Amino acid sequence: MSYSIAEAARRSGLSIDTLRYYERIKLLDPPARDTAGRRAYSDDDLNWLGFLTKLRTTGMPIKSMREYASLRRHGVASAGRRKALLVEQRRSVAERIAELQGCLDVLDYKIENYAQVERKVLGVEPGMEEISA
Amino acid sequence: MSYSIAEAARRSGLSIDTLRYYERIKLLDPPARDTAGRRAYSDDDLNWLGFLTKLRTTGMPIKSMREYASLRRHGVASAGRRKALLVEQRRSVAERIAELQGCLDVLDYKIENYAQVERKVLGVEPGMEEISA
DNA sequence: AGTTGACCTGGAGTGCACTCCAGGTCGTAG
DNA sequence: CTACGACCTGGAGTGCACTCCAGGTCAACT
Repeated sequence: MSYSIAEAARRSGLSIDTLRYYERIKLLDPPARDTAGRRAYSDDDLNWLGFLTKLRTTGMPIKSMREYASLRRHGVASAGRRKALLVEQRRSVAERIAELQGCLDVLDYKIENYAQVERKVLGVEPGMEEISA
Repeated sequence: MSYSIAEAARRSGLSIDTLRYYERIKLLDPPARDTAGRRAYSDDDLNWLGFLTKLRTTGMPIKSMREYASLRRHGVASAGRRKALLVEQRRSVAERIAELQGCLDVLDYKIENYAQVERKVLGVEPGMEEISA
C-alpha cells in the first residue's frame, strides 16, 4: 500500500508540513515518488512515523531521533547502540512519570485546600450550618 | 527571612535571569528591595516560586501560569476560577502520565526485541549454543 | 482550452521560554 | 582610594520544532 502525503499526515497525526520537514532533516528516508513526482509513503514509512511520534511524545529531542534514524540506516551492526538509546530513553520516561506523579500530588493538595475553603464559605452563609458540618 | 537573587535562584532551581524574567512577565510580584535597590526575596516569594516550578513541570504554559498569578492578586473572589484551573491541569497531567505509560510499553517492546536479537547473535557464535538456549 | 486542487520547492517566519549582553551602580575588602 | 563582585536595567539573541509562503508543476474534470 502507498499513501499520498495528505493520507500519511492523516494516519500519522502529523501535519503535511511536518512530514516534509522530517524528511528534510533526515528523520525520515525520502519516500518513493509516483509518476508525477509526488511522495508515495509505504506502510514501512508509516510504521516508522508511528514510532517517531512515540519517541517525540516521550520528549526525545529531534537531535537524538536523528541519531537513531541514522543508526537504523547502518543495519544490524548499530543494534547495540540503538538499544542503548532506547534504554536511556526508557529511564528518562520513567523518571518523568515519577516527577509528574509528584506534581499530581501537589495539585491534589492544593485542590483539596480550595475545596475546604469552599466548604468554609458555605458554612458561614446563614442557614447553611448543616451543610458545612 | 530574605534572600538575594543568587540565593533565591539556588533555592528555587531557576536561574537569576529566569527570576528577573518571571518578574517582568508578571508571574512573580516584584519582590522587596534592600537599601541598595537589590531584590530581597521573602519566604512567601520562594514558596510561590516552588509552586510555579511545579506547574511548569506539568507543562503548563506561561500564559496560564500568568492567569493563575493574576487571579491570586484578586483575592478570595477568584478562588473558584483558580481551583478550576488546577483541576483542569490535574486532568491534563493524568492524561500525560497515561500517554507516557503507553510510550514506556512501546519502548519495552522494542528493547525486548533488541535483546532477543542479541541472544540470537550469541546463539550463532561458535561455542555459544548453551548461552542462547 | 481553462480551471481546479493536490502537490512540489527553497526559504522565511513564528511562538515559546528563556538566556545573554552592554553599560552602569553599590557596598565592602585591601 | 580603587578594585572587585554582585547586582541593576532595557533590549537583543538563542534554540527548538515546527509552520507558512510564493511561485510553480501536474492530472483530472467541465
